[in-house]
Amino acid sequence: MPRWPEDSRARLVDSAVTLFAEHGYHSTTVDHIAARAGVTARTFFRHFSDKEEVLFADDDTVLPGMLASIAEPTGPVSAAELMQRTLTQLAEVMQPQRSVLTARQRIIETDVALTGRELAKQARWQQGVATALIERGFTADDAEVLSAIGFAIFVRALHSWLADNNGPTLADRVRDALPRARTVLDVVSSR
Amino acid sequence: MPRWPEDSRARLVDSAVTLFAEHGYHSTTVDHIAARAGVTARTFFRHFSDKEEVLFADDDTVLPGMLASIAEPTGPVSAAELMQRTLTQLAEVMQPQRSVLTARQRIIETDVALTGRELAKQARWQQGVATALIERGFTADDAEVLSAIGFAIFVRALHSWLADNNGPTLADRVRDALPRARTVLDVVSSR
DNA sequence: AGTGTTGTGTCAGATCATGACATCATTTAG
DNA sequence: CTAAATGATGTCATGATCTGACACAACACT
Repeated sequence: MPRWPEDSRARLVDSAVTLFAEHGYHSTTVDHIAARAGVTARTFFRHFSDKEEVLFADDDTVLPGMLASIAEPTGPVSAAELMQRTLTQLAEVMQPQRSVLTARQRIIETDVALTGRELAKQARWQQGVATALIERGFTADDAEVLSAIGFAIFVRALHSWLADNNGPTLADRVRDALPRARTVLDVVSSR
Repeated sequence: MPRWPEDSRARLVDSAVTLFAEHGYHSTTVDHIAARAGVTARTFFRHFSDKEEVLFADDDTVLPGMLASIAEPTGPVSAAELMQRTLTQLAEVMQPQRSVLTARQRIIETDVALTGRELAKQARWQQGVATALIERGFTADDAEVLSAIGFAIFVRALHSWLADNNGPTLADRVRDALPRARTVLDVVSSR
């Protein structure tokens, strides 16, 4: 019999997302979130470094999978194939979370600081992937350019998937995105 | 004879950058900045919506120039040429600011929130450029992909320029970046 | 001279965030 | 089987960020 109800952290995340969606990010105070989760504000800040972080708590669990999907394959394989692999893996992790991701995205878009934190997170992923590619022997330049382009393209696919309920799956969109990027550059560079 | 010393805003920016560089972003309070500029904290918040904004005050003056450099050219011109034009224009605006930009970048890198705000700003630019391209008749898809790739590449060039004092100019790096991006995609897609 | 506008000061207050210390069920050591 | 260590929480105090309301003095226009 634990002294306190368990999973305070999970209840805090849940309360936060609900209240943000219901009353907006600014109007929701940390006290509100904590009260709804049955704890004090001090406890909120023990679990999350700040009010924003409650929306990004699970982000760091994603990167290891991406890095693994780059490190795993044995034998010679192109950087583009590895990039494709990583992004597809990311797409498959995100796919089942669609409804949560949509709600989260709606909240994030209401606030510049949240948008920024989201982008900063993507930048860390991008850097991590580039480093993993470099460790597989590709040049820093190729790795970084490819990672930058890959994520730029992925984010576009993600947003179109979140906006369009009925089109192709995220994984499908991502699969097509990288080859299409090359096509676009081909076309635009041709005169 | 004005009632107060003029240019409070400029003095606030100057004080802020100096103090951030000297004592770090977190350790510097708005009161410190205001005191050094000879005003009160309340005045600081009249000029800047929050403590971060003092580092990004001039950002919105840049976009109009970029949009103009896309809208200006008459006659048929490829999207890639327009992208090249815009980024080169941006590079030329930034080039004389090198020392300020370096100091600013050093500060931004010390704080996730600042990094995020910087990225959010870039995202706004990217969206603005994409819109301008669309208005010139290119498809939304091509415009957005090209803008995304263009800025991803530009940021890489910018960072390498800031890190390397003695190499090529920013404009030169930018000029080479887009064609090189295509080369990288060619190489990585070829096997 | 009168009126409006502008930039600032002062003050009160809400919210965010952190440090220090206390509490108490669970776990572990002796 | 007791006693100490542990861990998640609460309470309190405090500093920092940000906003609203009101006041005031100089300037600008008529």
